Amino acid sequence: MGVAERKEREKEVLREQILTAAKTLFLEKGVEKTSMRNIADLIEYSPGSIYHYFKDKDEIFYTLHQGGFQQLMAKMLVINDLPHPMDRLKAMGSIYVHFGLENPDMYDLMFIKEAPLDHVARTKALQWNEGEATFKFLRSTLRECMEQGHFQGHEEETLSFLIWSTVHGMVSLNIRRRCEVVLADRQDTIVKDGLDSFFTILDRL
Amino acid sequence: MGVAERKEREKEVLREQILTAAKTLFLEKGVEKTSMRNIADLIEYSPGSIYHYFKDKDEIFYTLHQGGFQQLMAKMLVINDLPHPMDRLKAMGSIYVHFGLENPDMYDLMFIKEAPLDHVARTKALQWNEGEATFKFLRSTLRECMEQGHFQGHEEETLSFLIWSTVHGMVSLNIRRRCEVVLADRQDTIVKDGLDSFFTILDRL
DNA sequence: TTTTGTTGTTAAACACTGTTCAATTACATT
DNA sequence: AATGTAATTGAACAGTGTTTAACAACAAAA
Repeated sequence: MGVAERKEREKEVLREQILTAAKTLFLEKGVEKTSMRNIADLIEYSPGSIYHYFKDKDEIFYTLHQGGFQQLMAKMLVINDLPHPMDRLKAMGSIYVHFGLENPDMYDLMFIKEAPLDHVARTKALQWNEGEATFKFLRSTLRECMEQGHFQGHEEETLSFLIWSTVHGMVSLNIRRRCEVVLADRQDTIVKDGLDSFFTILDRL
Repeated sequence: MGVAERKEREKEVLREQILTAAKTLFLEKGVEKTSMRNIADLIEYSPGSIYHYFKDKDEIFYTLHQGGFQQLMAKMLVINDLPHPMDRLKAMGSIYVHFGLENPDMYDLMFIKEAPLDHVARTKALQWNEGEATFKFLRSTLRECMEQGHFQGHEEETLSFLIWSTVHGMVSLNIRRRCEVVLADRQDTIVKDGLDSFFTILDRL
C-alpha cells in the first residue's frame, strides 16, 4: 500500500531532474548544442533512461516552453497595480522586452524557434494556449486604452498585432544577433532606446 | 594555353552547382536538417569534394545569405523613382514585407536563422556587409524624411531600428507561425492590415 | 520463501552528422 | 612516355538522437 504512490513520486522526481538538467544545459550552451548524453551525464543516468520520461528531445523543450509562458504571465500580472491602461500597456512592453533579453533561450523557444510540430499536433491539441492568453491580455489592455480615447482610427486586433510585432522584432533581431553588425556601437542600448522611442509614439497616437 | 582559364571556369561551375544544390535542400528541408552528404549526393560528388570549394557548411550558408540580400536590394532600388521620401520609406516597408512573405525560407536564412558563426568569424571578416547596406539604405531614406520635417523629436538611428523591428516582427511572427493560433481567422490579411496601420502611424508622426 | 510480473535502467547498436586526410585518379606540361 | 599538380575519393573520427535487447530491482502472488 502506498507503494505505487511512492514510485510515482520517485518517477516525478527524476522527471523533474531531467527537466532542470536540460534547462541548465539549454540555457548554458543552447538547445542545439546540448546532447541527450550531456543531460544524462548531469543526472548520472544513461541516455536511454531519459526516453522513459520524454518521447524525445523536442518533448523536453516543449515542456520547458510552457513554463516560460507561465513565467512571463506571472511577471505581467504585476501591472494590474497600475491604474492607467496606457501605463499598463507600456509596462507590458517593457516586461516583454526584458523577459526576452534576460531569457534569450526561453524566448527563442517561445517565439522564434521553428515549431517542430507535425501538422496533426499543430492544428489541434496545440498547446499554444499560453501564447494565446498572453495575446488576449495585450488586446484587453489595448481596448481599455481605446476606451479612454487613445489610438483613434485604429482597429484593436490589428494594432495589437502591430505592437506585438514591434517588441518581438526588437527582441528577436537582438537575440539572433542581427544588430551586432549594423549597430555595433549601441548594442546594449539600442533596444532600450527603441522601446522609449516606441512609447513616445504610442503616447502621441 | 587557356587551360588554366578553362579549369578555373569548370571549378566555378562546380562551385555554383554546390550552391544551387545547397539552396534547394536548405529551402526544402531547412539548413539544420540538410547534411553535407545530402548536398554531395545531389551533385553526384563525394562529401569530401565540397570542402575544396567551401571551408565548411557555414560558408555555404553565408554565400547564399549574401545572394538573398542582393535580391532584396535589387527590388529596393526600384523605389528611387518615387520623388517623396515618405513614399520611398513606405515602399521600402512594403517591399521588405512582401519579400519576406514570398521568400520565407530565404528571409529565414537572412534574418531569423541562428547565425552559426564562431566567435572569431563573427568579430572580424563578418560577412554582413549586404545587411549593413540595406540598413544604411533605410537610414538615408529616413534622414530625407526628417529633413522634410517628419519624425520630429526622434533620433535617426533609433527610429530606423524601430521601423526595421516592426516590419521584421510582423514577417517573422508570420513565418514562424505564431499568428496561426492567435489570429486564426485573419492569417492572410493581418500582415497587410498591420502594415497599413503602421503607415498611417508613420504619416501622422 | 519462492515464484512471478512489472517497471526502471543500462550498454550496445543503428543510422546519422560535420569534418579530415591519406590514397588515388585525371590530366596538362615537360 | 614520364613527371608534377590539382581534383576527387572513400574511409575514418568523433560526435549526434534514438531504439532495443538484456538485466536488475522489487512488490505481489503462490
